[in-house]
Formats: sequence, structure tokens, C-alpha cells
Amino acid sequence: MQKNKRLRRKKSPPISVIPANGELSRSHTTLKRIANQLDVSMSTVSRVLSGQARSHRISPQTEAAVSNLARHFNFVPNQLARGLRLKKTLTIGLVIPDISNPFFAGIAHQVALGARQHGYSILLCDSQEDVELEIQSLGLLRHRHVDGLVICPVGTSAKHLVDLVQAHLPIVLVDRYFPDLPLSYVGADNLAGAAEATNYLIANGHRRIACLQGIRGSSPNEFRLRGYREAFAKNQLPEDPALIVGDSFGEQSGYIETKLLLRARKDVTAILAFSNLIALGALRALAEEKLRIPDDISIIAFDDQPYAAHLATPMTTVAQPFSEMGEVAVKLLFDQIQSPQQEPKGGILLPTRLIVRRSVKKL
Amino acid sequence: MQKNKRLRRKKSPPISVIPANGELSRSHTTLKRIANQLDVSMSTVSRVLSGQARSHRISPQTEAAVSNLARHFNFVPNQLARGLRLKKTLTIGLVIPDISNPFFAGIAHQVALGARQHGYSILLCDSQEDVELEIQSLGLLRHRHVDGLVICPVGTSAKHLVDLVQAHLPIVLVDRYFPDLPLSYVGADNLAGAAEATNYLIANGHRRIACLQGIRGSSPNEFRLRGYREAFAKNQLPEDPALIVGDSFGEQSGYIETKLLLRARKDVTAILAFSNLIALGALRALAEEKLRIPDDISIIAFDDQPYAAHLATPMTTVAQPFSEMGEVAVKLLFDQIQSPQQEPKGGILLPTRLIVRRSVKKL
DNA sequence: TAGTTTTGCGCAAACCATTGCGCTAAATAA
DNA sequence: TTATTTAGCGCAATGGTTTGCGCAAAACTA
Repeated sequence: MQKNKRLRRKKSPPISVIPANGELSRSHTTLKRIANQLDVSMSTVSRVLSGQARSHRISPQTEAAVSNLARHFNFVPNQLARGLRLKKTLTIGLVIPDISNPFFAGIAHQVALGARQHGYSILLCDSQEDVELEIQSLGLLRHRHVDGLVICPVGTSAKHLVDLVQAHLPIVLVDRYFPDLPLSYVGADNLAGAAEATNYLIANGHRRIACLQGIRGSSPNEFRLRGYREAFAKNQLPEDPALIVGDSFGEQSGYIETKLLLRARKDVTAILAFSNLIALGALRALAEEKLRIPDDISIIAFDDQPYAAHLATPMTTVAQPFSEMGEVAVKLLFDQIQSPQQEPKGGILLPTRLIVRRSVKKL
Repeated sequence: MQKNKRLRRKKSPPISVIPANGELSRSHTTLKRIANQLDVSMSTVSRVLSGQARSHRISPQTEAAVSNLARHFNFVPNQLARGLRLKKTLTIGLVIPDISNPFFAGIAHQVALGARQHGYSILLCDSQEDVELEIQSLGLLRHRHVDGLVICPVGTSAKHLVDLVQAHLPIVLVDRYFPDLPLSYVGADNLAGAAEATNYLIANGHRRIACLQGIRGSSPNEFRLRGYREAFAKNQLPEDPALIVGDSFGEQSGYIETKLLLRARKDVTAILAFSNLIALGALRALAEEKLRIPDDISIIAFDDQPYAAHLATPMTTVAQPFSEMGEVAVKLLFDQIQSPQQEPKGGILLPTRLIVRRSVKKL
């Protein structure tokens, strides 16, 4: 082949030596094909197409010929080969506990937009709220050589993140985080949000406020719990540990815990639900028990969703800025990708917003 | 290097010739590193690790040594190199109009699960309901050499899908499809669903039923519209074209069209909304106009969501089996991936389910 | 004419795993 | 002892792109 090229170059092209190759084959176009077609080296093609024609003193004719043919073939370099050579895949990994949860979906949406703007693609992993799957996903993403990771971690431990950090892989944690690891993080100010909601309930005369938790030990849960407690402390009120129940962010948990609670403690006057799904579960339980909101019991839920205003009783919520969270996550990640040696910026807490509707009664 | 190996092999190992390499380097482990360490060829390592030790008559000792060291290094082959060589990336592309829409998020969730079970990863593209972005996404996925595609297409034309089909890339269309292309497809039986809902309204005495459409020309919209019309025809009732309005599946559209409609046509007694977001918009408009459901106006919406039962008036909905749609999509795709020459199975329509709650009044 | 600079581009390695073909040495058969 | 088999594994090409180094020819200088 190399000889053929030389021959064709020095002497005049005899009968076409490379018949099939010369054709407008509909199979995949490669650098090599263009190079052969034009009788230049692959390096030249590569350089022209990456805009390095000038700095490598490639003649305008050659440059034009190459870029024309490339355009004609609609050539785009094979991203696998490129990634292999460059050690850069223009891909980020996105690990999410449950993409069908609108909160996470909102974050994912924003991350997808941001990634596209930077010319990156995203590899999506749904960890199903399972640490094992999360670990597996991270391994997978690593071996696919992603350039960075956006993770909404599920576990209460960060052991499996340590290698990644040591491998200097850019990482941003979203929603949940681990204080002992020096990682970039963006989340909502859960402590302030929960405190504001609890204060609001207390200001409305509520004292026996049930707290429907999510996953214990997860940072959003712990901070919300602290906010709840601090509100009691600040108002010099005693808290009742028996009213703090639940251990999942799902709808089932909200339903079951509410059922149990209503049976044990008829004196509860308000509920603080740590997620929108928990709140939905609680609503189902309350409906079954024929309790009306807010007349019989008041409720505030984390996560504002489009439907919140249209519920039987429009729901007072603690809105988390999930779009901004996604945006900031992307920003933090590309900060790291673009200047690798820099230390991560640490955590960013975005303010929550208490949206008052009609699910809280003044006692 | 090659010489060193030979030397070390024939004679006894002198002073370690490859000091840094021999170390438990924390940088990335490769086939080569393992091969060097053990003084075997890369082929041997590759064969052992891909379970071909027996068929290549590799001695049990060698096999054990290789797999031990591989385990020790926690070796996983570089997926980029693998993909390049094998022309198979174990990756599928997922193109979705809006991942923050719970309907699509539900599909994505299921696709993600299915893909993982098959050992595949997914590259997610959010096309933002924009044909241009969809085209761009497809190009991108193609150059990343995905092994298959799951697409919820946005446009009313399928031009940009033709090359992909000709390239014999396995494709499954979800939710929307194009009759003129021989592609696998899974969706809801929109015609029957809309007809059932409309019939239900008619049976309850409604005659002037507004139809809040989504994107015109998209297949779900057209089939729902046909269902709506056929219901009128079957009941030998005249339909009123002025009551068919809207052109987007979003909340805004539902709000605006409802506002306009209420102004123009006070005689409308029921609304059929072609998506949950449209319905939410309609609810907002109705609330502003102080119209009560179902006393002043009845409504049925496509898409059943967890909150539907807890709305001010629990909403009667046409439930689409989005989980099953995702599952079937994955199945159809892997059918194609695993037996490529086979013709696609064509379309599969899953039945919808009318969930009767209390948003329709008997006139 | 000989020497120097500039122009214009090519060679081949590197990235990493996979695989068809084939080689060597030991074991067995004749 | 020679011929044949077989166990055990290696060589080198393949896939596509990028890039450091360097070469050959043309242009220019002396």
C-alpha cells in the first residue's frame, strides 16, 4: 500500500490501484481513507481537521483539498480511537439514585443541558438507591474513562469514592455529601429549610409535629433533622423523639409511617415530610383515615412540584432549587476538568424557599 | 524490552530490569502490564481473562497466575480499546425529549435497568423537544459507536433516521413513530385510549368536549385525535373543530389554551387533555376562572401520575404503561442486537387504562 | 557551486485489547 | 533414532487518531 502510494505519487496514476477504497463507500469514513484518497499522510489530515494547518505550514491547497473531502464525506473522527489516544473522552458520568423521581430528573435534565453546551456527552447510571449498584456503576464509568463524575450518592459511607478521588478524577457530589472527603458539592440548605418550615409550624401554634424522615444517615436527612431540632430548641420547646419516624424517601414509607403514627399518637397536629414522595404517601394514609388537611392535621413537604398547588389542599412546601443545583454541579465539574490541579471549591449550599399555601392551620 | 524479556526467561532473572513497572503502580493497569509482570504474552493474558484458556490449551499454572494477578490488580480491560477492536461498545444511546417530564423519566428508568441487566451502559441525550438537537444527538451517538438506539423522537419527519436504518444500527422508537419506516416501535394504544375516554365523557352526557392537543403531527397526538373523533362518529354526534386546540404537550400550552377557550366558548362542559402537563396548566386556568371540577367543568387527562388521586378533585386519567413501554423497548432492542439480520418486529401497542376518579360529572 | 534556510509534509510510535496463524519444544510413536 | 503429534504459547496485524521528531526538496544566499 505504501508502495502504491509512492508509485502513484512519483509517476502518474496508472489504472486506479485502489478501486473499492476510492469509491464513495457507504461504510464508515476514516482519517486513513481521506488520506489515501488525497495521497497525503494521515498526520496532514489530522492536522488540517484540528485546525493546526497553519502552525504546521501545510499549504493552502492541501488544506483546502483535505477539508473539502472531509466535508464531502461528512467525516467525524472515531471518538473511541480519539479517546484512546487523547486520554479524554468528552464524556461525564451521571450517577443518580432514581431517575424517575422528579427531583433527580430535574437535576439530570440540567446536567444534560450543561454537558451538551460544553460538548460533552453523559453516561447515565441509575443506582436504584442501592450502594452496591452505585459502586458497580462507578467502576463501570471509570473503565469507560469518563472525564468527570456527577454523583447523587446513596450510601452513608464514602469509602468507595476514595480511589476515585485519589485517581484525580473530577467529581461533584449533588444533594448528599460526605464531610470527611475534600469534594466539590452542591446541595440545598437543608438545615435552614427544615428550620424555617418547623418555625412556621411552631409559629402557627403547633407543638406536636411529626417528622417523616428519609434515609437515616444521609446528609440531607441529617441536616433536615437538625433544622427541625434547632427550631424546637430555639423556641425553647421540648421535642418528642417518638414523633421522629421513617427511614426512606419513598411513597411507601410515608404511607406506612403515617398509618402507624396515627394509630399511636392521636395528638399529632402537624407533619413535616422530608420528600414529596413521603408527602404523597402521607396524603394517602390521611385520606384513608378520613383526616382532613389542614382542619384535622397540617402538613409541610420538602420538594415543590408543579402539582403541589393543585392538590385537594394546596400544599405548603420547602422548594429546593433543583435546576440551579444541576447548573452549579456542571459548573463546578467543568471548573475541575479545565484546571485539574486546583483544589475543589468545597460545598455550595443553595437557599430553599418556603412556599406557603394552605396545608397549615393556625391553631 | 522484548530482549529483556527473553533474557529473563532463558537465564534467571538478574536484578529487576523493570523496576517502576513491576511496582504496584496506582496508575491504570493494562493487559500489557500484567503480561510483562508475568513474562507471558498479551495474547495469553487476554485469552485467560476472556475464558478461552481451555480452548487455547493454556496450562493451569499460567492460567492461575494470570487470573490471580488480574484479580489482584483489579484489572478491567479498557473499554475504549475494546470497543475499537471489537466494533462493539456495550453502549446504547437513549434520546429523550425531556428527561424532567415524569412520563419520559419513567421510560428512561426502565431502559436504564434493562440495559444494566444486559451489561450495557446508556448514553443519555436530552433533545429538548427540538428536532435539530435530536439530529445532532443522533450524529454524536453514532460517532461514539453505540450498539443500538432507543429514541422518543420529537419531529413529524423521519428523514434523519434513514441513514441510521441503512447503517443497520438497531433502533427502537418509543411513544412516537413513523409509519413509513420499517422500525421497531413500542407505544401506548393512543387511539383506543382516547376513544375510551371520550366515550366515557359522552356516556356521561357531555357533548361539547374540548380537546387540548399536544404537538400536531406527532403520532401520539394524531392517534389520540382520531380516537376522539371516532368516539364522536360512533355515537353519531357532530364534532366541533373549534374545540380542538393547542400544539404542545407542555403546561404553558394547557394554561393558555384553556384561558382562550373559556373566553370564547362558555358552553364547553368537558376537557380532554392530551398530557398530564397540559392538564396541570388547565387546572391552573380553571382555578383562576373560579371554575370548579367537576361541577362546572369535567376533565380527563392522559398520563396517570402518583399525585392524580390527591388533587383537589381526584382526576380521571388515561394511564399509559410507561414502565412496560421501557421494558418492551429494551427487549425489542436486544432482540435486534442479538440477531442483527432479522427484520424488526414492527410496532407493539400496549393498552391504556381508564382510571375513573371524580373529575367527570354525570350531566 | 556549495551551503543554508524555509517550506511542506511523512514516519512511526503510542494508546490498549483482540485474534488468526504459526512456531518451538517436549512427548509419544514407529 | 527419526518422525509425528501435541501441548503451550507468541508474533504481529488490526482498529483509528494524534504527535514528536525528522527528512527531502525547493528557494535563497554567498
